[in-house]
Amino acid sequence: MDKLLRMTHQRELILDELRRGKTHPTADELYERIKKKLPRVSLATVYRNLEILSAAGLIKKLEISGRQKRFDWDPENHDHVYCIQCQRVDNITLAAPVPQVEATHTQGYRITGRRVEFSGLCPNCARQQENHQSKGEHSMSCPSCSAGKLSDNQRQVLQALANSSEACGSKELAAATGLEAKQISCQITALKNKGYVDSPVRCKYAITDQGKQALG
Amino acid sequence: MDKLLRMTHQRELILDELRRGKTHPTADELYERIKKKLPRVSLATVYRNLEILSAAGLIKKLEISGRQKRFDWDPENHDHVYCIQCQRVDNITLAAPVPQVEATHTQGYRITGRRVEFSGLCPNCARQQENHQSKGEHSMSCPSCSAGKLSDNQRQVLQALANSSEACGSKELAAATGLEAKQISCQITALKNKGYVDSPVRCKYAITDQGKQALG
DNA sequence: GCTTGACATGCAAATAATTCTCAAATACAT
DNA sequence: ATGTATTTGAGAATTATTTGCATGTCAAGC
Repeated sequence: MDKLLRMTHQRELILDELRRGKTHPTADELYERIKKKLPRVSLATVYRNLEILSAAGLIKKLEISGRQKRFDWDPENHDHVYCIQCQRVDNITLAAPVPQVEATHTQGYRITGRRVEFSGLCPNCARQQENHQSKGEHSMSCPSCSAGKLSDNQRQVLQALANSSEACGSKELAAATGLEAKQISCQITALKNKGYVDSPVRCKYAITDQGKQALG
Repeated sequence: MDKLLRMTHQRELILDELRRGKTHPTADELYERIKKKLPRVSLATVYRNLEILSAAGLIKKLEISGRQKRFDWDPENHDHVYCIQCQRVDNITLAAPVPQVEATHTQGYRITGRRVEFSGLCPNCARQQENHQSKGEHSMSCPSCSAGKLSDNQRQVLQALANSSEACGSKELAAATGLEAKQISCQITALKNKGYVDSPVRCKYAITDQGKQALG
């Protein structure tokens, strides 16, 4: 019934690139790599072919933990670990096979598949986290700690604080920025979370060194 | 450190609705249910609160099989089955616990979590599939078989086939529809997949009864 | 009793990942 | 070589989820 799989240039490249890498890349990581050899490929083609190849059993699609799908050059059944920080995926071997489900508890399901995943910190991320804690660093370079950029309103408030030599209350800030009073406290909260503002005295706010840097 | 969780009306409703149901609903299923009691809630609020409640350990977020997240009223650690057809999720009990990973094969990961999922057909879908095969039905009511609606071009081609008393080749179809010859084969393929067209003789196509119905 | 700060909410718009549509290009069997 | 079927590229569309912002609520402090 089924015809032989037609081997197009792009299909071949995708399969080849996946097998060569021996990692568990996402569709777009693979797309970036393929593009170097074949600049006109479309991301859709990569998705389509990964789908087709995994339907044909030549590779395996990994649907791990609600994030991006990843693809495995090895279609044999085996289990995986993934890093909760950087999402990297690796193979893992169990000491013994996973037991069958108890027949009385399958709820009438006709079971056809099984997946076991472990999660944790990969060596790199584990090391990084240790350094982090011991030095008490919270730098911009840590993706999980710096929430990133300022909104327009936040920038305005932060600028106003930078201009003032001492800590301000929210009324002064409202006057200085022209924003509504209610608005101010939201922005302050956000800025505090980012570490750009602190409150030396109750109800008074000041810009931090980090905040000054962020204003650039 | 951590403050007590503030119990707002909507938060309470969400938790309550989840616990009452004893199913494993998605955020938007829950949203639909909540809306009946509190018509002005926002979907974002439901998402936000599910996130907060699961961070607080009162419920559990399930990230199964690359699809929509589902939420579990029971935060205790237990495993799940899901239906590959209707995506329904149920609890499942293993005959014995999953073995630890072999220390030499953790690849240096510091493992903190484990997830076991089974997949298969739920009782409803299994029954449906049996009927389906034995009666040879491929009706519109089966979500996995009917890909749905016609594009404009497909409708045109299908109409042309309906007008002809016998099977046509693609040149005739091109002439009848005014579409380019190259276009025809694409449309035919799509129509065949949907079961609206078949090919009694190589390179000749005819409309099926289903196809006639689809034209309406 | 009024103000403030922390936290929540509704709404709209943004984002991320993936899938679909259609015309044009390719591959393959003949 | 030719005709048909399959595949591609480009971009639009979809789906699931998250974010920004204005506004609202509530308890604690003056």
